Amino acid sequence: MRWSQYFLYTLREDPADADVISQKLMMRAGMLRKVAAGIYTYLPLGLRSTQKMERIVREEMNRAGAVELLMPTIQPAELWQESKRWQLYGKELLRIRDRHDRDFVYAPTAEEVITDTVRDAVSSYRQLPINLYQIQTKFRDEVRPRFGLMRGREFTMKDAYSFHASDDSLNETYEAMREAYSRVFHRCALDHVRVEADTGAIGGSASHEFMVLAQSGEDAVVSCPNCKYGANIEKATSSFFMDEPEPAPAKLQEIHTPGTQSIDDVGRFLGKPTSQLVKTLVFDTDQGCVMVLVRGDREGNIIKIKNHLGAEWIEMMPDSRFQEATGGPVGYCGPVGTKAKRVLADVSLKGRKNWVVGGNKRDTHLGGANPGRDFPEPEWGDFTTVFAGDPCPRCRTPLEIYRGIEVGHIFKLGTKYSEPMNCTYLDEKGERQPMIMGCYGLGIGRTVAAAVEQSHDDNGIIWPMPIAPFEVVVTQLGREDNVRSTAEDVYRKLLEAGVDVLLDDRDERPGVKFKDADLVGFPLRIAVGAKSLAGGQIEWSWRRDRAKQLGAPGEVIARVIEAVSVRTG
RNA sequence: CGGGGCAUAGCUCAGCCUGGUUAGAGCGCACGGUUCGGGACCGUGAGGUCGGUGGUUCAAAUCCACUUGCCCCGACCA
Repeated sequence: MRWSQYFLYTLREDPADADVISQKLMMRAGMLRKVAAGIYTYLPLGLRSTQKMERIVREEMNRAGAVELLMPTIQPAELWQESKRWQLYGKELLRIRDRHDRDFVYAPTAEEVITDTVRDAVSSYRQLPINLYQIQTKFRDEVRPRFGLMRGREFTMKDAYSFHASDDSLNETYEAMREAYSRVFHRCALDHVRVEADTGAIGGSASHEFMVLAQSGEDAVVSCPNCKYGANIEKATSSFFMDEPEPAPAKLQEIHTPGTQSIDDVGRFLGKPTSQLVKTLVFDTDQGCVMVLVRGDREGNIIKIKNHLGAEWIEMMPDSRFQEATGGPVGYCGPVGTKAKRVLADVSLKGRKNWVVGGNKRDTHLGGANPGRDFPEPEWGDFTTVFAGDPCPRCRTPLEIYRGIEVGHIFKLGTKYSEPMNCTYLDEKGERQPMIMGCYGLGIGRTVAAAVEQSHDDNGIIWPMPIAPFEVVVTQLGREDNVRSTAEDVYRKLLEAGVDVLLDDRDERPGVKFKDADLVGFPLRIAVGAKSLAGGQIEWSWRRDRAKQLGAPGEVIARVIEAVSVRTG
């Protein structure tokens, strides 16, 4: 491709509404254009990178035995009503209506349609297992889209769905997908980790996330530097527990604590570290008011609490309803005499005696409160978020916390969709069974953006070879006949060798061309100019270190072809 | 959904507080000239419903109300 005939225009300045590096650089490099909040045009250069990403994903999915198909983005409401997600999904689900007033959704994922497809076609265990995938545009009406391709509303995702007659079969496919994902990210040269994850709205029994480590990541990942333990912060546990000796049970007594609404206030007032106090969190859920007791210096984990309760929805109790729901004022609430429907307590409090808790009365706390004596024994469980330094649940090594971008997520769904949607088969005994399912998502655009987050410098993007829009740019410096004909010749020979090469034949000054080449981030650059050509040489360099090497055209061409083939794999 | 901010040339932004000639700059674009290995310089020029609607006023980019879009913080989130 010749730059002069291509559609590639760079921006000198950062766009005003870009907020992360990958978005700024991709917009400046002429890869991406914002059309509306969270909705982008992939310009030709951006399209090339995402298509390369897609090709890698296809190769690895096919290698792992998955079969590609393509499902519609617009899906009838009936299917979503069957799975109950029409009601459960909330506002992220974009609902649209056609001219006949029939309800549809712009699909954020495709469990319903694939299940519908498979239940029609498959009726015997002999036809299983099946693993189907697509690479398709999805839409999620995010409350607050941001970070460019990393959290768009419209996005491209590879989603795969597998169907099985046994857990063993599901596990086998799950492993194959896990392996395929690792290969994909490895091929893109992405520094990533695989961690245990919460299953969230998709549901199911087990799930893992693939995270690309990056400062700008939206998720926190807990990882053990010693054993291989890794988990999303929402899910991570530690073997943290109280091991200080506790005195004998004391008498329950009121303490006057005026103006101490926060746990820090109480600690300061009583002259005790917050770790010796008990923090009370109150949630409003579909099961009524729930109180959660945690150690004063720990943070509650709403996902763990929601999962323990089996709740459909949960949120912090609004101040307006607080008094009515708990029987006490905000800031002084506690388990003794509370009106909350259920009381949970974090394991970090297990075995502790003489709690300091809110008194459910203005300016009043209680000391010497003991579970089982002064208030009913709470439901015990792990309800707090892991902190850096907590001991690993497997090997007790202090845990570390990193930020990461979730680029893939795989789930063991079980029969969550096959049962309500009646996707069944006949087993060897002729008995009807629901199929056991798995699903496997991989964000295409997000992975490309993650690569940029992980690989750039002050001058622009540094593309990993496999997803670079072009592998090589040939920069023609000047219009002298020999410069032009040499650049042309180099360009043609690279093309013939199957190299993805862009010839910068624009009528621009050298500085402009170099700056653009750095910004766009072509992994390799060949510069053809009158200076070096006078000595019969041209120059080539890697974008990563920009160290210039000179050689005769034939030699440089050979070395570049070799470099491309090695790096592409 | 709560709180805050922004909307002026293709892009990045001044001007608004304190209303008053033909609304500005840099970059980009066009033309001419000098340049030509790391975003050159000089000159000339094109380019604007000042997001929209309504109001106040002799007069509105500027003040007021409403509205739309976008951004940030929070809540939320396969």
